[in-house]
Amino acid sequence: MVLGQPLRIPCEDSMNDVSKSITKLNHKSKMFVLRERAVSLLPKLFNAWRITHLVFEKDTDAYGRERDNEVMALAKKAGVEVITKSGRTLWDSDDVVKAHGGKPTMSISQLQAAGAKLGEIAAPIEAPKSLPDPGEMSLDFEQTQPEPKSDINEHFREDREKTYSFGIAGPNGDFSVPPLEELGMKPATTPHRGGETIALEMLDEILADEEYTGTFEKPKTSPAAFEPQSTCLTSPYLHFGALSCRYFYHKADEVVQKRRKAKKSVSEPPTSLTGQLLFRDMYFAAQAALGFSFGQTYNNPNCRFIPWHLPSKIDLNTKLVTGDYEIDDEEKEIWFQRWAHGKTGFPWIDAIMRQLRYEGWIHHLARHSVACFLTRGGCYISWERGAEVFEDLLIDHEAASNIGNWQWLSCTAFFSQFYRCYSPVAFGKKWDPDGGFIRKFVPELKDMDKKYIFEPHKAPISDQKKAGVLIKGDGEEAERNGLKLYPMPIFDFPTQRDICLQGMKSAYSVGLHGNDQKVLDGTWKEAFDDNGEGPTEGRKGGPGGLTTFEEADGAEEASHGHPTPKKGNVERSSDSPKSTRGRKREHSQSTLDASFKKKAK
DNA sequence: ACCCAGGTTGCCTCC
DNA sequence: CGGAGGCAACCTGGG
Ligand SMILES: Cc1cc2nc3c(=O)[nH]c(=O)nc-3n(C[C@H](O)[C@H](O)[C@H](O)COP(=O)(O)OP(=O)(O)OC[C@H]3O[C@@H](n4cnc5c(N)ncnc54)[C@H](O)[C@@H]3O)c2cc1C
Repeated sequence: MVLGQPLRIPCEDSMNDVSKSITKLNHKSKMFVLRERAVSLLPKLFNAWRITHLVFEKDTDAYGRERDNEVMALAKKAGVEVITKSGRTLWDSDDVVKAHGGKPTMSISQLQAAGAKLGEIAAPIEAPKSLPDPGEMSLDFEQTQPEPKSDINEHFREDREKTYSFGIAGPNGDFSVPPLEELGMKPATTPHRGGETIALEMLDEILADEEYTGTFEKPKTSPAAFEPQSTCLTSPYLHFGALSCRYFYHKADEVVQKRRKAKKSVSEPPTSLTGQLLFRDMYFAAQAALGFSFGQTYNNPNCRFIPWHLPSKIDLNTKLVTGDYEIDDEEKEIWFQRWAHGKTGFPWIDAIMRQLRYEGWIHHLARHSVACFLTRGGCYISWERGAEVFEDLLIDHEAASNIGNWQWLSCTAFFSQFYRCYSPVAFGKKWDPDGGFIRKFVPELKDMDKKYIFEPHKAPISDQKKAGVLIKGDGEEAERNGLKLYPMPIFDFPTQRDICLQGMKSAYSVGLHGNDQKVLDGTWKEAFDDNGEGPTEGRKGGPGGLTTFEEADGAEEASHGHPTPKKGNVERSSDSPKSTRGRKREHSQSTLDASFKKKAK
């Protein structure tokens, strides 16, 4: 294998597990990991190892497609035959798009209709029963070093050059799976472990509970449940390829059919388990249809234009986001940072964001709560900022699902009922009436009376002291005079919800999309009331929601990128979701590939 | 053209 | 405490 995968614990586990499975079939073999970017390494390898065939799984992520096209061209040049397999989704996403008239699938019924045209979902391919010997692996060529300063995962790496310092075959010269430390990643805090063995065990346990599997209704599962969670937690395994979605689908469907025959109750898509996998395919197909533009507002025909705060900067040459954003209002940057670090002063939101940061997985409805809160139902900050934080923190990060769901929650695509707005108080109370989830992830509040735990700033000082905590400040200070501190809320929610609702209403009536001329040329501002929510003042703005065209192309240096460069009082810590230059929204995180600057075309 | 039902997962008040 | 209906009102698809 050529190293180019996200590098969290579940990834390392997945690689070790697959390596063991290979060795079981042939004791001379294992997973051989080469420390270099595919595009620079493979041409050298084709030669040195006299390679005749290259086999890999098709990837419809825009970034993956670009890389794979490059690799295929190099293989062709070297006379190497390429074989690709499509098994990441239920149906091949390009086939789904074709069956849907070349358009992105925007609802489950559209996906189902396209799927019906394509026929049965293929059965998963059996694991091999034997494997050939690995052959000779000479290293008679130079390792190409990464260019400095382009690693999107910089803030998770302690020593980003380390990976390469041991040479292509790693520290022991044996091509073994690199542990996180070799890659310079900080030790992982997640309790979730990866690998096919665990994935199959987990799935077996789920399937053995036929009532759970057969009557699963997603909206009825609790976002506050932990150890164990209320849903399958299969998403990281599906992402890393440790579990086949087709295997999962057919196995779950078998249980449903069996219950049907026995006249027992069953659930139906979209709420059923198989329905969940259909959503996954829907987002993959939408992404396959739109490519890079799927991951951003600008130039995306499918994404509604809303004048969000903290809009993405645009490279006008490539029409892609640069990875940096404009701070149109310093207060919104502070809200964003406090959201990202679980210090909003809304315990339900903070508990979720801290579970995300610490464990890397949160329940679907928890994702709804915090995504709605950041965008249309609280801060009115661009969904693209939220998607970037999720990309950094999720162990199940999947570009198509992450982007698509952020659009759903922000009512920019897939979903439009913006008047259905989650409350950070009421929604939490519904699922966690005693506050157990909050006590677990916001331990400052663990002794707070349940009467106040969702709005602790409303607790009388005497109750706060009884619980050993003072509600005060902005979350920077953790303790004072032996009492823990928990921040005041960043804003009054009912007020902010109304502001957002008004903003959404007017943005919907303006009715612009990411590829409309007005969004491309900045005249979108004319269509918005100066006093409306978001950076709407004036008649001429920048591309895609920026306030100005100046410095919009992302090629310049970082320090003077903001039109209002007042210093905020939120320090960007090393693991803050700081933005990075020259990065496309849609590619898998933490890849070694990404640590090389792409050649200018 | 128009109406109407449906859309995985809202909140609040009233009975 | 649980369910129904109001709230204000989005879009798509079918008839
Ligand atoms: C803002 C936001 C961001 C998200 N980002 C991601 C992401 O980066 N990666 C990701 O896999 N999912 C993402 N999701 C979708 C969903 O929340 C997770 O897939 C789900 O919570 C994973 O938990 P599970 O495996 O227990 O799901 P289950 O409910 O057990 O579902 C089974 C499988 O179906 C798939 N699935 C379920 N719901 C969705 C969905 N809405 N969209 C796509 N696939 C789904 C997952 O692969 C999941 O493992 C996001 C949702 C939101 C609202």
